[in-house]
Amino acid sequence: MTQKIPDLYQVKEKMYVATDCIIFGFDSGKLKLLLFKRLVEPLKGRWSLIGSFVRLDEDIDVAGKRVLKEITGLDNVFMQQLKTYGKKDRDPGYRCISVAQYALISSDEHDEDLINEKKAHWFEIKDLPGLILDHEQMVQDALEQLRNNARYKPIGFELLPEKFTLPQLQSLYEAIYQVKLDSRNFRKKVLSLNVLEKLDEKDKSASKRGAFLYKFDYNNYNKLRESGYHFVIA
Amino acid sequence: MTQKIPDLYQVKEKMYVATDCIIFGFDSGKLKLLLFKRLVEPLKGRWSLIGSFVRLDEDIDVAGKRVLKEITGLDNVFMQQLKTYGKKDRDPGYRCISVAQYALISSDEHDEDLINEKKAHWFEIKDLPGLILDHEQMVQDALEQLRNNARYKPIGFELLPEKFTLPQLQSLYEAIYQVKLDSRNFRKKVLSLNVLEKLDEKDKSASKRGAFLYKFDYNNYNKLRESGYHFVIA
DNA sequence: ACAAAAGTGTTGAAAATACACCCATGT
DNA sequence: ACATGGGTGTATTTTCAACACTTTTGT
Repeated sequence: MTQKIPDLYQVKEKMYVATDCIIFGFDSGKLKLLLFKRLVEPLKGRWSLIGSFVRLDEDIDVAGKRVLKEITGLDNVFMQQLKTYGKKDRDPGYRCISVAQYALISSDEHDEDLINEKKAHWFEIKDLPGLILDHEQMVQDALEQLRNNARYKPIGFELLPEKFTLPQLQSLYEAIYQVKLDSRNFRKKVLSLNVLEKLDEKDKSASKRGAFLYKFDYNNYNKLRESGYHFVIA
Repeated sequence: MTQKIPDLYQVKEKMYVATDCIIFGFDSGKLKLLLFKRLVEPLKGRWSLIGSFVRLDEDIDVAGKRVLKEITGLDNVFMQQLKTYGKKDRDPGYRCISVAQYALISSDEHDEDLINEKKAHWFEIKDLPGLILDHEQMVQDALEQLRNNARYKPIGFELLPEKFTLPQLQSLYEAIYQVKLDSRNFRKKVLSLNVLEKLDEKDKSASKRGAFLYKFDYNNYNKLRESGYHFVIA
C-alpha cells in the first residue's frame, strides 16, 4: 500500500484567536465576577466577559494579562488558563476561537475609576445577568475549576489581600463552596497544614476585638507539595 | 474624558490553529503513550505527538477525534481538552497555537496495522524519547492532569476494556501513580463505591484460577456524583 | 453593661492503613 | 504436587464531624 501523507499536514487555514477573562473577586463575604457592558456592535449593550484578540506577536497568557491590566490597572495577578472554546459556530460573525483564562483578584486592590470608565460592574456570583455567546458556559466552567482547584491548591488565597484573618479566609471558602463551615474545625484544619504565618498585627475592621492577621507561607506550601500532600480545605 | 474604545476590539489578526493529541494506553501493566515519527519536514524523523491543523469549518474537539480516528481507527474514544499552548515562538516557522487534547484508549482495541503504517510506536511512560517543540511539556501536563482526574473521576476505566478484572484495575492505578497498592484495601475501597458490576465470567488470561470480570456501572456512578461524592482511589 | 465577633477542646464515628494466609487451577 | 496469581478479615491509627462557651473591646 502506498504511504500517503495524511491530509492533516497540509490543510492550513487561519482563524481569529481571542482570549476572554473570567475575573473573580471577593468582597464583603461575597464571591463576585467582573462583567462588562459591550460598547461596540454586535451585541452592543449586552453583558459579557472582557476579552481581546490575541496579537500575532503576543503569547496567549500575556494577552490575558494585558486585558486585565487595561481593565483593573493591576499587574501580577493570578491568572490561569481555563479552557479553549472552539465550536465552529460559537461566534456568529466569523470563525473565532477563544482561550478563556480566569483571574483571581483581591478586591481591595483594583482601580475603581478604571472600572467605572469601562462600564464594568461587579456581580454577585449567585446573581449574574445573561451573557453573550458562550460566556455563561465559560463562567460555569470557571466556577467549577475554581472549586476543584481551591480544594487542593492554595489558590483561594489569591482572592485575599497579602495579610488576611482566619475569619476572612473562612468566609472566602464559604463563598466559594456556598456552605457554612464550623470555625473550630476550619481553624484546626487550616493551621495544621503549617502554611500560614501568624503576624503580630490585628485587623480591627470587622470587630472591636480584632482578629490576628496571617500571611501565606509559600515556602512551606512548596515543601508540603513535594512530599505529595494534598491540600484539602472544606 | 473621552471614552475611547479600547484598541483590543480592533486588532484582528489570524493565526494557525492546530491540535495535538496525547494518546495514553495501558498494556501489560504499563502506562503507555503513542508517538509518531514525523514524516515531513521540518523536523522530519523526530518523535512527536500526532496533530493536525483545525479546519475552518470544524469544531476543535472534532478535529481531535478526526486525528485519533485516522491514527487508531477508533471512534467514540474518551478525549479531553488539556490546555492550549500559545507562546508566540513555540513553533519556529509561523505563529501557530495548539490546543492539546488527551485520549485514553484501551490498548486491546486499536488497529495495529494502521499504527504501523503511520510509523507510530507505543512508548512506556517512563521511557519516552525526546520530542519536538513543546510536546514534552504537553505530555508532562497531560500526565499531571490524568493523575489529578483519575483520583476523582472514573476516567481510569477508559483505559481498560469494557470488561476488566480487579487485578487489572489495580495494576492500572499502580501504573498511573507509580505506587504499589495493597490488594485488600484496594478492593475494599473500589467495591465500596458500588460502581462496579460483577459479572459471572472469569478472565483466565493472567492466571490459572482466573479473576472475575467487572463492568463499570455508569448509572450508579452518576447517582454518586450527584450526591456530591468524591471518587478517590489511591 | 452589652453587643459582636474572635478564639478555643473534647468526644464519638468513620475512614484509612497495616498486615498474612488460604483458594483454585493448569501444568 | 507445586507454582501462580486471586481472593479474603481484623485490629490499630488517623482523620473528620459535631458540638457551646469564654474572651476582648468599642460603644
